[in-house]
Amino acid sequence: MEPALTLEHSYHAEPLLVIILGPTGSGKTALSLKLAQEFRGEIINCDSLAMYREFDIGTAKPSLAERAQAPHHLFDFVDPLQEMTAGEYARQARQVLAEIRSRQRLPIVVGGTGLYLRALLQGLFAGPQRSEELRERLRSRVEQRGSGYLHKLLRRLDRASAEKVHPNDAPKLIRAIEVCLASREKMSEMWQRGRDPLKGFRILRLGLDPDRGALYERINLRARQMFESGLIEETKGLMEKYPASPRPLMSLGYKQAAQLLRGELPPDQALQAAQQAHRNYAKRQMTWFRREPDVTWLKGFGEEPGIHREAMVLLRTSMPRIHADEH
RNA sequence: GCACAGGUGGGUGAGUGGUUAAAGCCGACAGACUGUAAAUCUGUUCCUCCUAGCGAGGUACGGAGGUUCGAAUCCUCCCCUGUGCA
Repeated sequence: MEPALTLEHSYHAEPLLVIILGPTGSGKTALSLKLAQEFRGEIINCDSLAMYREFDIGTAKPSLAERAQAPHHLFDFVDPLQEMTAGEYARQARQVLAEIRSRQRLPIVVGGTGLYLRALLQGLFAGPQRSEELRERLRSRVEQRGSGYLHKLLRRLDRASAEKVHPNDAPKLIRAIEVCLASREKMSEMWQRGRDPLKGFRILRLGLDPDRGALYERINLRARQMFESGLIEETKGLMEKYPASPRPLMSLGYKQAAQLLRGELPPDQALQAAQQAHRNYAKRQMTWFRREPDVTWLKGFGEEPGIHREAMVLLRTSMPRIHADEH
């Protein structure tokens, strides 16, 4: 209808940023590799556990062979004893995005950690970083005075925030209190000043949404394969190297493998517990991603050729300039 | 065959005459999430209807009868499961 406008629009179009999201086991890696190959893409991890070094089998990271197919970023860059945060991730990912843009390659963010993705795209509010001492003090108060204590405290500091957090949700109450005390300002007021969204990209969000039953089957199978092909040994090594049980050792699969190794669960029950945990996690991810704005949902697994075709069509129509370059 | 023990909602498991459609836990489903997020937390969970309420009706504790104003709970018979003895 208005070719001039379309041309103008595409000429000035900001570079495209592709996001691949979906629950664990939905085939994000497979789809990302396909798209990276087809569109000269570079993959950026957005999975909070795949960032940790030495946690390989249980996190279902792409293999070295897979990573050779396209540049991969933000895998294996966090030490197991280090604590990663959404804010730190967002900073680093934005840095990587800037580099990819300067190379004129297509950035593809892949991952299942909803909060990190939101931190990257929408940004976080300008709040203070965490304070371990304060958190420790608050946690000990909870033990003495009960769980309602934090909520009452927050109500005094910042009533609006207190109303948004359930009295039983200690971690979120602690963060809100921490923000109020450290900044000497109400968290709810800081929120009103907004976030710092990512700028300079047109964003295409592709969400993988396979059939629930099929997904659960796949998750069960994958968890079994992890247990049978090295997860237990990997966990054993990590437990010996890091006796303090850093956070990633408490995560899906590792936690149950550790229980098995400590003799707290028989092998079959440990496996079942791990499968259960993965399924529950997948469900929580779907709850999060359903709220993510502007997601184009693909009804299937990321390995399916039909899904590849759908995704490729969506990419081509979203990136006229790159398409022209590609001949 | 005899003797015990037991059969409860998707699972487990309380309940041993009356606010019990039946605790708790698990699962399932749905939701929340602004620096621990593979974390943490919330709600719903027999069926039907509506004026959507601590609303109305229906069905329900292996089966069939019975006792009782009233039964998952007591009695009788039958079926099934586990353990012990033959």
